[in-house]
Amino acid sequence: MNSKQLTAIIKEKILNNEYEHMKLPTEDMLMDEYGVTRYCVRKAIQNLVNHGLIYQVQGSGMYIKEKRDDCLILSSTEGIVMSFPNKKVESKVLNLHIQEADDELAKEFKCEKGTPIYKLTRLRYLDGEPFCIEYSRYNKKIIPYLSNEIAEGSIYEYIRNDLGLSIGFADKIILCDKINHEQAELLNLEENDPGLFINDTVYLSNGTIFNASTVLYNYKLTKLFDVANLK
Amino acid sequence: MNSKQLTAIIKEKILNNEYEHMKLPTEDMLMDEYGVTRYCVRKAIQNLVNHGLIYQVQGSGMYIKEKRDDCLILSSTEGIVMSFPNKKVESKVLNLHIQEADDELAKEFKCEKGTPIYKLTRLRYLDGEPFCIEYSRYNKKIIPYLSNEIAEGSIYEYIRNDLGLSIGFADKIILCDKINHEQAELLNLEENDPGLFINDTVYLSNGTIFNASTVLYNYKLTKLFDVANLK
DNA sequence: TAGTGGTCTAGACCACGCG
DNA sequence: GCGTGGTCTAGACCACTAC
Repeated sequence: MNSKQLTAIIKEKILNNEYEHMKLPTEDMLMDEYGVTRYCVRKAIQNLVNHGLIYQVQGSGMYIKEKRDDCLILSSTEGIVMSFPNKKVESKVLNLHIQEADDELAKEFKCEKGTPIYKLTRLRYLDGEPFCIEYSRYNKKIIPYLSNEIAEGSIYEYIRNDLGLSIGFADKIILCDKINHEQAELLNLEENDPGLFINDTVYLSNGTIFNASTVLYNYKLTKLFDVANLK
Repeated sequence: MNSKQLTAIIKEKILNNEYEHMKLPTEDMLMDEYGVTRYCVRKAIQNLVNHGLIYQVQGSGMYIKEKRDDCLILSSTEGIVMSFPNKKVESKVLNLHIQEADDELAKEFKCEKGTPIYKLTRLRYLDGEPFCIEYSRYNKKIIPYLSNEIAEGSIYEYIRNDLGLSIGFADKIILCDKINHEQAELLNLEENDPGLFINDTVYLSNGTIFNASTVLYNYKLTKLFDVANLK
């Protein structure tokens, strides 16, 4: 039993309401139950805190938070598919082509000018409703092959499972702006309506940037969730 | 030397460009330099990663990220004042009164109906420009006294330093919507322009909710920054 | 292969809440 | 005062990068 497995086990128990009084067992009890040291327990707990599932109070215990099943979780693993496990996610490819990196793309990917870059635009649906437009760029030196077929599904699963790459972290910039006519049409909104934009720069575990994207979310359907540590 | 102090020292050195090649010393070197164990070093490093200042690559080292001095940092300590150290922050109190908690407020604060709640509206300026409108609520059972004078300054410093309370964490919900006529006037924008809204629920370290707020940011002036861990 | 960060063990003491 | 989470030490081994 390692901390990753333990995280998954406790998370499952929380989601199935298997703990009473919205409270987790004490660290000592978890150590006994799973035969691991305190380091391991606390590591698992830390993951759950970062995912916004629980909070800790020194001297008192660990408490389960109320579920937020209407939000995209910003700072943890979950993509759209994981954040809304009960909803159907579909993706329609609007455009997919390869382009050599100009100055701007080279800077964005910290790569050499001329490096081939996949440019992909997708319209993504949640339970049949247009949810977001994704303008995405992939470094072809790292992601050697992309197709319409792959892009209709989960690209990240393809990268992890089929290409065997390990994804590390993403820098995210969130902002708000007016949307244009074309975007409004795609999202069933009006021109100059608000749009929620997230710019991601995504790194592999080895520190290289493989993906950059701008995602425009339908403001009527989207809430983001995050936990700030203020200690 | 504890991990908190170490965090501050390394952070200062990063901001002053005292490390070469955008790279931190190895963990072993930091252990030697500051006479602490690896736990302590890694704890400090973890804080810096969470603040979005550095990233780690196993087998390679710890790298300093490019500065983002135009963003509000979502998931760490910084308020407006800390995020923009070079800019002047001013606050104008638009309204301050006490109200007994109705069902909605009681639910929001997980307190009893009838509990006195401070309701505060502030317009906040950044270098003289109207930056956000803050609609804030404080549980008077926990924050017994608020005044216009206090609200013109930093309320959180007052709570920490003068009331001696320890702030724990905040749940944040981010969304985007059209702003109304009154809000547009205050922010020098147009009615139905986009607005970036953040709803905060803020907890003390002991787990009680002392503050809830809705902040409307000027979409032309505001970007948020966050780091997502995808491992 | 050497060096670096990632995980884990075993144990100690501290700070805070709660009764 | 007891039980709980928070910090820290000391040491081992593993996984990955870089050469």
